[in-house]
Amino acid sequence: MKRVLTKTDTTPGVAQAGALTAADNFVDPGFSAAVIGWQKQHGRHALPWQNTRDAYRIWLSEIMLQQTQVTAVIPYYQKFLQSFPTVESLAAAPSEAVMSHWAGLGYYTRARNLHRCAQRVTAEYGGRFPDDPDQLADLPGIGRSTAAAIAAFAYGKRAAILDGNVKRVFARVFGVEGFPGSKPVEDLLWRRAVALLPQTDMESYTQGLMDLGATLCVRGKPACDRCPLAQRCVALATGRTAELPVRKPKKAVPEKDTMMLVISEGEDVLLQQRPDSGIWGGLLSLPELPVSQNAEEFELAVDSATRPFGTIAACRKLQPFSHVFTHFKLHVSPFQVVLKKRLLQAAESVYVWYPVAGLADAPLPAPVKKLLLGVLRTDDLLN
DNA sequence: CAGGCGTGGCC
DNA sequence: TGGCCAAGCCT
Repeated sequence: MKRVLTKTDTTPGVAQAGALTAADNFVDPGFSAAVIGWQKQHGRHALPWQNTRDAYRIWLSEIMLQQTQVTAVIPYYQKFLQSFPTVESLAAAPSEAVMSHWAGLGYYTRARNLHRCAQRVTAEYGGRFPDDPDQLADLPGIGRSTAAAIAAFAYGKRAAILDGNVKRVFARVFGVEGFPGSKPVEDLLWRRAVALLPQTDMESYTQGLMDLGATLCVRGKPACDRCPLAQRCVALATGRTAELPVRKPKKAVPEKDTMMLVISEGEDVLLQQRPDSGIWGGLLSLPELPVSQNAEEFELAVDSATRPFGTIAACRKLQPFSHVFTHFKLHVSPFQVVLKKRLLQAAESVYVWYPVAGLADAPLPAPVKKLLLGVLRTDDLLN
């Protein structure tokens, strides 16, 4: 394979992110030729928005296809074109009509931007979409990648796209480590996308990149045996097609600590009604204390928390446990207190003395019920 | 610039 | 079955 050395990129952020690979400083002239040749023979040619140079239709499809799959777009696209056959008709339509045609497609900002964009194209460009990617990208709802796609498909302009499909293809072919959504890696991919552009056949090349990602270089099981880039694919050569592109890092789940008090007297345990909203809303649970910094603070806190309910006879630390919620992880340090004398409480209190024998059927959070049933046995409380 | 934005399909 | 993902853009 013949490769041409190009100007070295020395952007520090990229190097620090570890996104540079050995291939990053090379441009492969056979790359675009392989994509173009494959597209002409094996790519998609019959999608509803293909085989036209009508920038309006191409623009409409590109907006609908943002973060949305082809099969979901097709019926919307056809109905939309029937109702709004030209950019002028769309611009003149009431916004409710536009929104109702979009309903179900999701990301409704796209629909509002679509309408605004149609009005600007009508007013500022006489109803003809500009062919300059920068001018296109200045319009609402059109970013760098969509602008390039419109310019390439409608006008044959030489501009680079970088959507999810292209990111996946590039990440694999060039063995790009790092999450493609991160700034340094995305910057790297944009530079490669620009450097790889062919001098001609922009329509086939652009569509070819999309089709490769959509039909062969799919996330699950890429059809590398049919891929025109297989011979130059780093991921295939190193057996890393399953690892590339690197997945979006899951954001760390926040963790919280709390202390739960298991306060009992006789055959009853002290429970607390939780607020209707929030975690375990409306359930009964145990009284809680913030986790103490030291033993003194801890004793003071327990003492002041239990005093309203009676006199302490004995206490002990129980086995801590954790509970995972959707959006955070809760570490629970339970502490048991046995009272020898119970004081009265106001009737409207959120606290309730609950018979231990009835805990199995009590409206308690599962981990709390499990804790109580494991800790409180009636025979322990009678002595 | 990381997060928000909708929905349907996949395993 | 629910977490992940899909032709990004805007703030």
